[in-house]
Amino acid sequence: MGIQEIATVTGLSKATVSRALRGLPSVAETTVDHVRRVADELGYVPSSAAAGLATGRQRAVGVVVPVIDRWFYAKAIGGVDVELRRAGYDLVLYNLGGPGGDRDRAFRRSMLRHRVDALVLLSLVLDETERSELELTRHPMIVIGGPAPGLRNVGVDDVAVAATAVGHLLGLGHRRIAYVGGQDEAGMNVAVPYRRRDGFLGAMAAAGLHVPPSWLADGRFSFAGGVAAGAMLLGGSGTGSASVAGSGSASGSAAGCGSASVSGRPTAVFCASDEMALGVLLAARRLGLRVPDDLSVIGIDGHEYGAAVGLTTVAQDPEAQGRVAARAVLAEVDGARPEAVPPAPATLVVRGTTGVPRG
Amino acid sequence: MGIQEIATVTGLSKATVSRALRGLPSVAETTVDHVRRVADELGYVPSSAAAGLATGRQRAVGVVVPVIDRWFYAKAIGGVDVELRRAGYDLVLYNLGGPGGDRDRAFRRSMLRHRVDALVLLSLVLDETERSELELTRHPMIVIGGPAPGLRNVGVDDVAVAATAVGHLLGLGHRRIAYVGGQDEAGMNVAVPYRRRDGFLGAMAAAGLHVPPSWLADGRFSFAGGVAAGAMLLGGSGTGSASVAGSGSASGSAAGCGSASVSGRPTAVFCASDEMALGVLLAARRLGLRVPDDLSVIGIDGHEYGAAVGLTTVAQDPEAQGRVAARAVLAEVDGARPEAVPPAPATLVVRGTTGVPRG
DNA sequence: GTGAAAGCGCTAACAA
DNA sequence: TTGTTAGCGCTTTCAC
Repeated sequence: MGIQEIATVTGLSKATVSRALRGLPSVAETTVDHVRRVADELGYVPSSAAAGLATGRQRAVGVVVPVIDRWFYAKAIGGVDVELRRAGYDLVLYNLGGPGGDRDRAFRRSMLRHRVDALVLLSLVLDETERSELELTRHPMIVIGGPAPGLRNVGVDDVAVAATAVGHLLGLGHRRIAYVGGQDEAGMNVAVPYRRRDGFLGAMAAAGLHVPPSWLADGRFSFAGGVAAGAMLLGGSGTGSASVAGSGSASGSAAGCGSASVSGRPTAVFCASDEMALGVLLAARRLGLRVPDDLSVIGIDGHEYGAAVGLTTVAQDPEAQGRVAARAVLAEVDGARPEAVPPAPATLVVRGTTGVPRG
Repeated sequence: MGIQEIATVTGLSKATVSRALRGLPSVAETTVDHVRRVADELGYVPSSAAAGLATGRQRAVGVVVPVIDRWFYAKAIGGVDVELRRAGYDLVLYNLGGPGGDRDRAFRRSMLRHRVDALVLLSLVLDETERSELELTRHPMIVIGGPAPGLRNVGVDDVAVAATAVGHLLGLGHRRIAYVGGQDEAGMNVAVPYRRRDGFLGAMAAAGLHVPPSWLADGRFSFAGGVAAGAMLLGGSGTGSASVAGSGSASGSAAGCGSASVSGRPTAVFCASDEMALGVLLAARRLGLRVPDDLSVIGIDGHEYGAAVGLTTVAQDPEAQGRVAARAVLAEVDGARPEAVPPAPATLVVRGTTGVPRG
């Protein structure tokens, strides 16, 4: 069952068998063939634990996610996985399980057990304790999606992305543009929503446009939240507020308030995620608004559903970001010293939900 | 850095330290306290590799998925994760990466490396080689979502689920019911689509109703596929066929063909997944059909988006299924002998997309 | 090009 | 209650 059997059968030593199996040089070709064949016949399977103990390398990297059932995270994990697999590494998934999942134990108990050689953190906001605890492991680390203090990060330039979206709308002639953002309780990097909102506000200000506070709605980065925010923004007689039954507490920061019709209805809505944009689209339809004639909607992400309904968006590629992150930590594991990663690309994809306003 | 340091510092033996750290009985309370304190001070972190080598237990279970970025899989993984975490096990993710991802290597190279103590397979169809290869590892195994030859499985009774959906439609007075199913190229257990279709056909036959072949459409278990299938089924002048640009080859089995209007338009569509149902809804809207007056739509799953748009569905709980599966393999790892798992619950959730036909 | 021997950090009998 | 002694299966000097 172990390397020893092969040694006995082939009449070689464990050392040579080990070398042959790993394809090291300085092993006769004939020997390699022989060993390989015998190993196959015996159904030999190396023990990663033993190898790990001996080398100190586990050939595995940990991926820490706030939750898994989100478009961005799932895609990014897929990307990380691809590169890991290619390099012969396994992927150990650490799911924090959203706001409720006791992070503490997860962090201490498992992640630090030398089970992995590096860590990829998805959209995580670490507190001081967590950071120092992780740093203590001396593992290469990188964050995907949103800046993290003291750590390398890969992701789009959120401010620029927001500016691109607003630029598209302005180019079409829109002046009355609302924003749907908010905090994502499920765990997205807190900085991201702020940066997108700031990008929006900045671009609007640069164009000399005013945005009434009630046009900054909270869509909680979810589809349902988008529906509610859209109803509030678009219906003078909206559902009342942007919060949805059973949704728990809404983050206060970017929440809209009061009636939305401060100066009539917006002609365009910029949503900080496609999921929210889809929700706004649904709300608009329920109100009988025609898109894009009565209302233009643009999102961020490049979600598949958006493509199917013709949603204009600023697309990013989380899978590619995952691949980049994986390559970066793997390189670091192999001794390369960490270099900053350039911002990930994001591209405007114009489809049917944006057009010139015909209010 | 290791157990040894603690031993030296405390003046105890490695054995006692090990016992204390693991909370075994027969260690003086004082000793335990002392050891724990010193371990903390030293920032001691156990090595799972060493422990694994010594015990033969890795305290990790592998989860094999066809792809991660699917509602069902993501939810199920989350469920597995919860139980694993609770038991102090890590989750190693093996992503087959869909149709393109060379499964072979993944299987051989990684999954069998003694890195995990058990395997949870999501909706997998294994060929003979794979099965025997996996069986060879003697790891406890279980499959989620769809029967697998020779393996325990947890999941809903797909035939019954389909019958429930059809029963709801029949109860409302529908007689002209179409079906959207098809094969899921991304990796869902091939048996599932067949069982749902058979459940549909069986229930229809039992009601003495005929289903023209053209009313069995292929929605490829995706949103876009559902849009296409809906267009074909509902529009005399549909998009032409149920295949979508860039979708690659459609599975032949359940594909609709020719004009759908064999005997007029169906008054209801039963979709084998919520994602497809959402697509059909979109197609219906594009054709100007009112739901549920002109058309009723029901799906299977309990997808969040469905809830937001008011989709009637037969909901299942993949997360719960994941938890059940995890508990089952963990028990087996702990020496319990495998018992068959009862079918997972599925419940009819009536919302706004189904109603009495008013054609 | 190959072998012998010494660990990697922990657990598990068996003693004491 | 605690210590001693062997390993777990592999890698890795250092010889040959």
